[in-house]
Amino acid sequence: MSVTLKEVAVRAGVSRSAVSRTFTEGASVSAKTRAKVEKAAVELGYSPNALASSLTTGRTKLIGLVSNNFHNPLFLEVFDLFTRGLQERGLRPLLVNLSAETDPANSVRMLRQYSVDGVIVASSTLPPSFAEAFRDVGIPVVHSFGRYTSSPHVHVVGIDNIACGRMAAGALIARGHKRVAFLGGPKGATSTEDRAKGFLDALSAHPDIAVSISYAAAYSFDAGRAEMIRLLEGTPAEAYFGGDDVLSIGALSAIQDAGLRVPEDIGFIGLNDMAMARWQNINLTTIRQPVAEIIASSIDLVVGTIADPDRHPETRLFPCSIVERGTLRPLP
Amino acid sequence: MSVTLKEVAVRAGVSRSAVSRTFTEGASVSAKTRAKVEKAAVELGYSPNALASSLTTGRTKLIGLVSNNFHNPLFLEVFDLFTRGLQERGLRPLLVNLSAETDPANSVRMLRQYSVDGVIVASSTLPPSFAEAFRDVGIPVVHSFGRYTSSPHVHVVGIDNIACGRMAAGALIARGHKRVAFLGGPKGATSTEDRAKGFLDALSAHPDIAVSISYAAAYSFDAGRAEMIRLLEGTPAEAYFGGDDVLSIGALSAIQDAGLRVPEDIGFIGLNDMAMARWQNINLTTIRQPVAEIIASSIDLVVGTIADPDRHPETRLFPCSIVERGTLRPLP
DNA sequence: ATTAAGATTGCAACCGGTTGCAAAATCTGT
DNA sequence: ACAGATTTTGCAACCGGTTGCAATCTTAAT
Repeated sequence: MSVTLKEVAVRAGVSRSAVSRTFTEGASVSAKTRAKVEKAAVELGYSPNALASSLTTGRTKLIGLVSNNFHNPLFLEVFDLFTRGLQERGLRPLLVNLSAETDPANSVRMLRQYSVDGVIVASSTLPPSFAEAFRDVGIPVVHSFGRYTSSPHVHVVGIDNIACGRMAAGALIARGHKRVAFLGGPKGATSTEDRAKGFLDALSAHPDIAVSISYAAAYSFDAGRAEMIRLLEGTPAEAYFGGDDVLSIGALSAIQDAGLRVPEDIGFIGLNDMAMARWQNINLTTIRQPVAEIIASSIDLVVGTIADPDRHPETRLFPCSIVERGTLRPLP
Repeated sequence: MSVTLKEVAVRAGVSRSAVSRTFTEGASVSAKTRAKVEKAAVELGYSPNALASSLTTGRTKLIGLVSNNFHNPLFLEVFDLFTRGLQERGLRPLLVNLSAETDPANSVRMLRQYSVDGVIVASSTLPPSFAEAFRDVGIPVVHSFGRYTSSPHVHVVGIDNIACGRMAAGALIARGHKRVAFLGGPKGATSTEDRAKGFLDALSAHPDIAVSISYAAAYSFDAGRAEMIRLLEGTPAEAYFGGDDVLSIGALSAIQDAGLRVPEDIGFIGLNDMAMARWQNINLTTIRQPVAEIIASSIDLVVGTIADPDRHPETRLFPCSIVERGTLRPLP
């Protein structure tokens, strides 16, 4: 079927080692031998079998990219950046889609069978224990978009969700709103818990401001819309912090359908700054998450840990910033 | 580092072959031996090395998933369905992001080095020659979302873009519009060419209807918006067929900003039926592309071709349907 | 020309599995 | 209990590479 090293060796009239060495960075081969081998290789259309070599070198250059966020538009950007970033370093992403029904233990086993050099878990909704399962079997792992912990067992790269919650609260306070609310994502998600915490925390210094909290069933348009419809049956707050952009956009659609104006009647601030937030017919004021930096940093960490497996787990949090658009009234 | 077959063999007091056989479907092992081996395996935490076994079996269960559509929201659904579908069959997607700067030949070489069992090229903008490059080196390949050809060199699965163009034209004609237009994607894309062809084709039977065509720079919000802004400087058509949903949404934003009403002043029909089209604050009338069927069929084809490499290339086109929403006035 | 140092080469063993084959063990029927 | 059929088992070679080591070849210096 495909051309092997041995065939090239025969054709070039050299040993198999010589062929192997011409294709190995920094190995000792004379110019003459190299020329012969390269000639034979192109004539035969040879290209070395990466998997076979991984057997002896112990490196596959395969990186498991595990996620359960295949419905969040932000993750299209995330996949784009991860695949590009990994490719630039000569690494190959082996994608694992962790849907609700798949057994996490299964994905650990599978990635072990394929001897991935490292794993990147890209999810804000998976528990820390998931990423730790990889570390437990000796695979370097980074949890991207994960939760900060003071004594991490694995590398975590992401944003400070508590600080984001505070930042959102600050934006609403600065605008003089007296009844504010957090419309969170699913109750169990660590990201939502932390954002709620920071939000309440900042508002605890303002007893004159009424705060309420509710949770959507998921980080999704429909869930955000449904929860907002429910909220509109009562007395809605003056301004909301939405747990995520897509959820916020869903909520906004409900507000518009109710005939209310944004930001005049109800203000809204989202989180993520995904591509659609910028669309002029959405125009969502939101908190930008520095996705590119998070991803570059995650790749750095996983590569670094592959090089030095005993490297101490570290947490890297990136600062977020408010992107002013049209769903929050201007600062006074 | 990791536990090998040999260690399990020693611990279980059997030969290496015996261990190999207990982990191979349908191999001959006695219940007694199997029990001993399985016991030793769990005690040691053994899991077989898929890459090593691929060396002899010639199957890696790796499938290259190549795409250059990392900015099209539809492709989040595409990646979700592909990864899930492949996983269900015990296959692993090796993702390749073909951005503008990467050399296509490079990705062929790379996937060959990793001995992928097959390749799925998921793109409506790549030329047929790209997928053919895989077939040329003997790798089973399917071009998903590719263009129909009467004598295909590789499997093609997708929609009949010409028929879609006709369908869009039909929808506009049925509504009695007398000045219609196609706002296409990038001029070079085969999908846009075909959609334009079908559109013009259907309208050629209606000499009383004025038709015009223009092209956006890309299948993107910004490109659609920019082109629509340009069109609004002149006399716009009464109704548009947008080359794609995200482009259409961009165009709609320009129409709204110009103070025109949709569908009263300008009607719009998109193509794809991506998640956002359904959002109530977008509510785009569009032509639905049966993504799930296309993907299931693509996986079937690649699996089938792996089993029978001499299988004749075939083209599978799936019918599209109009999804009525709010951007086209009701039928009279 | 001689020699020591350095570069290049091939041998052979190994990476972690699979598999054809023949020997050994087990089962069947009588 | 025995012959014949069937199943199970281990040996050894192989998949496509890499690499330590010793032998050979170059090169530079004397």
